[in-house]
Amino acid sequence: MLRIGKNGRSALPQSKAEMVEAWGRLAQLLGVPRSTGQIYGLLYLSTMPQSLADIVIQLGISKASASNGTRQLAAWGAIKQVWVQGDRKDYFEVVEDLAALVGGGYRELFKPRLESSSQRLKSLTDSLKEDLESGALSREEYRLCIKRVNALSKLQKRIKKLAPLAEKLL
Amino acid sequence: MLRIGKNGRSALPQSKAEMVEAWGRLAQLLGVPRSTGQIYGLLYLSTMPQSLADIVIQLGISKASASNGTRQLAAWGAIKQVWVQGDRKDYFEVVEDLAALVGGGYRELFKPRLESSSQRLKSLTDSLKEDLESGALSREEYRLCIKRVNALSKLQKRIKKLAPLAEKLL
DNA sequence: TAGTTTGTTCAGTTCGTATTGAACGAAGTA
DNA sequence: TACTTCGTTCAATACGAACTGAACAAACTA
Repeated sequence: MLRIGKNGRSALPQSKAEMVEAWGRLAQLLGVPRSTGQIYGLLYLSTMPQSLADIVIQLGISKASASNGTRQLAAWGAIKQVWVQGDRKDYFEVVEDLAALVGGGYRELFKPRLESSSQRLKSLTDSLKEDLESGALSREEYRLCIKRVNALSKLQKRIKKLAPLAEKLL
Repeated sequence: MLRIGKNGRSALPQSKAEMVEAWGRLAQLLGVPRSTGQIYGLLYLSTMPQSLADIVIQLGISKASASNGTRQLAAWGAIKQVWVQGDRKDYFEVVEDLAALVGGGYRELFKPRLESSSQRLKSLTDSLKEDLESGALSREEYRLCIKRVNALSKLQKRIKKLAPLAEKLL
């Protein structure tokens, strides 16, 4: 049973409101929709599974946002659907294991970028050769550029090694 | 001496164009203005220090963006000003040490967020107590919420430990 | 002094994207 | 069949932040 405040939005307890805001901010920081983060924040402090409608009311967001957000979070393994027997609604609850969230975020957000960066660096050395042959770069410039690109490759490889380690430690 | 293409923008060599785009994307990903990243990308493959005007021409951005971007990058220690004698212009070049860039980004972007998250978690436990006393949360709900907030605190502490380590390894 | 050349600041615009309302489909109920 | 109840999809809007042009300040030049 939810207490409903003025303007149709639910009146969240202080703590839940703070959690919702914090996760909303974090989501934005990571480049995912704020509403998606808010949903996770809400579910994180919810003892009972919440339906789409529950989420819509408590957060004051649209059904569309709630639908997209829950789907995205479920795809990352951060939340899961639970079925309440005799009820057609979808209910959602947080996946207790925080490692699932970290791992999901890593796989879905960071890993793909790391991969594509490898390709870019490869393509870059090719372009440098072409620029040298076409005369766009002097031999001297070329040497410096190659040196710097190599430094980037090295950094990139270190990150690639560190990432799975970090994922395991968290 | 720069070759100038149609529409007044400079015609960058392929390799520089790719580098500019790559850093532009990365910047966006990290939540900093694209143009700021582009500036770094341009300087990263420039053998000679570049003036504000040089940057404006080669990237086709406004003087304002270039001014803000260079200032930000310099504050992070990613680029530095070099003075060319007999010339009033500011010239910029990349700081060769990539660790400076990583360290700067860590200090300026990540560390502050980590700090504020500590405060938020603290405030959150207070709010939970209040919600319990005000009856907004049952004792049962309260127990679960505290448990989950503690899990978050633990994760946050691990990140805090890992961050400086990672910074050193990169 | 008046006139350049440079970098910064600021108010207004532009642009990307999160969000929304409404239409739709699917799956149930009577 | 006609009528709910849910969830998704899609075109349009709203919102924020990056970007810009123009006004400005500072430092030099003649």
